Amino acid sequence: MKVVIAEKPSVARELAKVFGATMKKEGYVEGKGYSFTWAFGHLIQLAAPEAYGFKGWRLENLPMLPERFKLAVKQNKVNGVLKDDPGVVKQLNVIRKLFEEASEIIVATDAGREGELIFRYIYYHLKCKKPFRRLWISSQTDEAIKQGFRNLKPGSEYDTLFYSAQCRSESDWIVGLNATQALSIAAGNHSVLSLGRVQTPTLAMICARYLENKNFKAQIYYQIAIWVNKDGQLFKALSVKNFDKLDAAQKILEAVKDAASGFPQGAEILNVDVKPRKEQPPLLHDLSSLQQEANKRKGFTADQTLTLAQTLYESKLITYPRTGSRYIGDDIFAEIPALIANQTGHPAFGKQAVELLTAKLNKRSVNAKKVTDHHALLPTNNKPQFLPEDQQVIYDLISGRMLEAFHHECVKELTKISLESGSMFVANGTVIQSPGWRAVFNQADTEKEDEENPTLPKVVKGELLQVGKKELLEKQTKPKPLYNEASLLKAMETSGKEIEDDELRQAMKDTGLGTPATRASIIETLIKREYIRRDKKNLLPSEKGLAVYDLVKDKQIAQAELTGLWEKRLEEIRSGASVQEFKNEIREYTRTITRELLEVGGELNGKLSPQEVEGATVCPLCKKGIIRITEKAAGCSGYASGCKFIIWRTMSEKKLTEEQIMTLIEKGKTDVIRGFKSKSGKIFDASLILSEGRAHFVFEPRTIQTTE
DNA sequence: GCAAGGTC
Repeated sequence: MKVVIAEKPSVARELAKVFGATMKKEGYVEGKGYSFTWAFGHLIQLAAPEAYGFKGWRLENLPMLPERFKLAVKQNKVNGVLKDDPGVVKQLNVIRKLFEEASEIIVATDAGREGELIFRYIYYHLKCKKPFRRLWISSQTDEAIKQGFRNLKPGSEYDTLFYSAQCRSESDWIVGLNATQALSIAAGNHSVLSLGRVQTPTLAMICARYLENKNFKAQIYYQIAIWVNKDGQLFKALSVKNFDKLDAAQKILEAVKDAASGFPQGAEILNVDVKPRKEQPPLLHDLSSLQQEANKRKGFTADQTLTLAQTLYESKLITYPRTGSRYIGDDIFAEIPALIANQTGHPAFGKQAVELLTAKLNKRSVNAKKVTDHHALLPTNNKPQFLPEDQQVIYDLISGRMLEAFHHECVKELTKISLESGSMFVANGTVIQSPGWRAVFNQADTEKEDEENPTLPKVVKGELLQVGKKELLEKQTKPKPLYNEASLLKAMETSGKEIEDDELRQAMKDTGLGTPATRASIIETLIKREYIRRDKKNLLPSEKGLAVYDLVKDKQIAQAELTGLWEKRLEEIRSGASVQEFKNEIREYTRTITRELLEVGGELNGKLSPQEVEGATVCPLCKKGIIRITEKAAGCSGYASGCKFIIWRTMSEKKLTEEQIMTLIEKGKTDVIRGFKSKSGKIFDASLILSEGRAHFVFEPRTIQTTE
């Protein structure tokens, strides 16, 4: 019997269907001499430092550089304790049994670096010796699957791909864990100060933008606006020049020949320029663009959108969500008319679907060469019945985008009127002549400048018109906006380089930060570490985040280019370059960064440890004299009374009343504080106790193990 | 108590 192993259940079931295998077993499908089983992503991962004897977070362990990495079953936290994930163990047992019975293994994990790693880690962890061949397909249509199985490759052809994957995995472990422990220990072990190839450059982008925004000095400039009257319709024109100086602007204002100054026809039309502009529809969604759109329109976080999309996928309403491609191949294109027909009953854009049924479809999103592991997001053939509101939002964004992507271009007419009234003025207007794809969501073009007139009256060159009103406008130059989740995701795709053009950005994805599947969790990690917080839609760094940024901003680990550099080397390894050389370099770099962080990390000690800031007042609970403490960087403060502490933890910088504090405590928005340093220099850990329905924190002395 | 990667 042959065993086919896929990366995830949906793919295994699809393959089984094509073969006509129908016997559903626990963890696999059987039939026609094949067993189709699956993983759930990475079931096996690199073992934690403890497996190599590195116990605790101790200076003398650093740098941790295992000679040979060990593999371990993926673990989960149950009540704060790490345990092998029971679901994973169960599936691994299924795979083990099938591998033992197999005459041959067919590797059908996703066609990419991580797909290869997922299989090999399982194969080596199980110490399996059976021969294997590789299925390599980029589309899951029946024809592509059949063709792929007729053309199975020897497993060894992908050895170098595995080496590059293994290097990626081990390098992230070595650099990330060592840097994290080094900085945390050096800073006094008050909290986890994590660093990593992806999260640290991401943090750096947020901090740099925040500082740039905060330190931005707005320049004031002036512009003159006039309102010109054409047969009773007023339109606005702006001075061609901006003025830094008020008096220069004032002179221009005075020179305007408006009616009040005694000019009945003080504006002369010098030129009228009318240009058509065609606007291509947007590409289909990949996960990142979906997350950006959902954030912009509905304020969903990247993580929420991913979870909702995963649910829709499990309900078989949309295709695989964690895709990085915004294209489909010709095989899928053939199914598009049926998918469009499926949307004709939609309350918002059903009419557009009807229209598209008879139209020639736009093929901008069709390009098989740009389909990687997975194609762009599409709705499936199944019609949703009653979806919860938030799922419906995501479903509509995906199906609406499909209608947009295959729609005609939007045709606009741009009009530019140049005129003279003492000096030169210009009026701009845009009229949509044929909305095309814009009819689907029928939303205003948000990019449009507010200076524009929606429509301009018809005027001709040489015409003389009246200036009804004139005004001096005071304007300010604006800083680059703070990052929100949408703009951050976009920036991560291109490592911070700002590229508006969708297709160009697509081309740069290989060197972006993180992957579609991981970006949401990277943002969540930064929030969990209290490096950043959400403030309405914006992402703001905390003092802790800024302090870490300040310490590492000039180091390689904070540069987005590090990923690009690794990717280049990993690609060379895939083509046969030396693995050892890269591994040696990574080890050397780890020694350097560990040493550097241990040297400078102490600077954070004072900044991040709790400090006594105020004298005595009265504890709201025990009525004893208390002192106020604050851990500024974490946005954490509280009250101390003898050995009892009540603390609240909030990222908010505003002052809270005692009543508000008690409400927070009752709602459970409190957290344990670690490593509080008293005036006498003793270090305490806090533990939570509940009494009379209220939370108290008892601080207990501890001995730290960080500085031996 | 750590990374980044994949997925339910």
